[in-house]
Amino acid sequence: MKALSVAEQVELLSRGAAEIITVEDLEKALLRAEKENRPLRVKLGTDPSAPDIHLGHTVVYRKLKQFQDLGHDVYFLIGDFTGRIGDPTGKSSTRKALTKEEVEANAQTYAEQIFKILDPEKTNIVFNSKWLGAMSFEDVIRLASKYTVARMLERDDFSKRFQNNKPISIHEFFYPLMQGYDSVALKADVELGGTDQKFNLLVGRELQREYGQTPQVALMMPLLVGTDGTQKMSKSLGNYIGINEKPAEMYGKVMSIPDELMRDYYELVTDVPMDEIKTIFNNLEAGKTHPRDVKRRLAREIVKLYHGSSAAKEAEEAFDSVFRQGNIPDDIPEYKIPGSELDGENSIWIVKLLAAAGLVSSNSEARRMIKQRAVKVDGERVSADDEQVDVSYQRVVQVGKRRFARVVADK
RNA sequence: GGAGGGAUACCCGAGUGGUCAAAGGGGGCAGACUGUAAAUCUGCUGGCAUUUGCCUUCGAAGGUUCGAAUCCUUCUCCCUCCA
Repeated sequence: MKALSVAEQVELLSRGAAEIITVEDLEKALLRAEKENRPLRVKLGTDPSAPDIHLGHTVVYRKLKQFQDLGHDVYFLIGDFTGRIGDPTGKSSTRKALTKEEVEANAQTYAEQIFKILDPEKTNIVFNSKWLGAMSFEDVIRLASKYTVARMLERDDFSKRFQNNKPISIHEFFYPLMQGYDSVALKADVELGGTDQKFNLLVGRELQREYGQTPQVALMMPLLVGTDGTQKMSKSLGNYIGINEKPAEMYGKVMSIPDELMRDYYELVTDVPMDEIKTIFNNLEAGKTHPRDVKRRLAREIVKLYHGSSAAKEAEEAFDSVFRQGNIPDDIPEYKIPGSELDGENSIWIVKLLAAAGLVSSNSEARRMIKQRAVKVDGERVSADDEQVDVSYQRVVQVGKRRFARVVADK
């Protein structure tokens, strides 16, 4: 992996990047590293709350990995101190302080997940409480003196709120300062972040200059749009694809993204080389390939990264079987109906059955689903909500395309 | 410290005495179509009830009324302006 020229490194590192401040600085840093035979110190800061990593996070982790592969030092910073103070986004809810044990536990969980992408040997996990917690009030004032209110108000979020007379807590000004100081403490040469981190990354540059260091390169990656096709991927919006998800689930979710997102996904969360990606999409635009096949490949590539290629292949076969051919999946939950639920000797009312098997959340929903012609028993559509189902033998019940259960009387 | 505005279903948001289980949008789910859990179109979206019935819901608790999301009282929380 050695022996890549600076120009080649820059090209590689630029893949998918939304903005690099500045490319010249990056070149200089790489040259310096090469000349002094000293790897770059690359920093990524993260929130200490319980991690559940999804593809959105991986965009920037994968960029870190590229730096590692090029031989640079990676610092994965867990903002345990920052996280203890409060909420930086101006939302009203104050974050509860995490205990030391919780931080430890979260760090552990982080490690397990990020090492699916990063090389554990080459990753330094650091906590900012180490230096921020050691600062005296005097140190804090000194730090604060290095930045002005006017410059703080350059941040979009702050200036908007200021203009609209919305509250800005004093402590919120400290978030960028703390994060920036992290760069000083780590002597970072490069800091990665999402585009939403731009302001903070720039403050880092400023502070490093103030503390007599060479300002870090700020490398910003785009925020990955979630499966809904409009908002950034996040767990709370439910539009995410988790890296711990089962292959079939992961494959299906990728297949559900709008076509327009495919290119970003290829570029940001797969290892498919850039020139190949270009070919794929040239062919797509020229009508030479089918969009579905482009998406299938994408789904395979992503599943492969986290579960291996045989799992990816299986996931694809299962997907085709269920959604293209309308077959029943192999592994579907089984529900044994207790005798007390049965209406007759061996039969149960369809509405009750759907609810009992957990395929719907209420009897009313069961009725609705039947009315909408969404319910099938052994592949046969249920047309009325007063049917009795014979469950003396095993039946396959289906609601919609994705909800299945095997049911049988428990005797 | 003073003045005012607001809290409606998963979210946003209309509704100011009955026709309100509550407009509209978003989201979600389903159906059709298809190229896939894309796109598009259509429908559904509190619960119970094996068919037009009942129950619960409009920040909380009381009250007025034949009848309240709508009026009154108290309480809780949020926001804005002035100082």
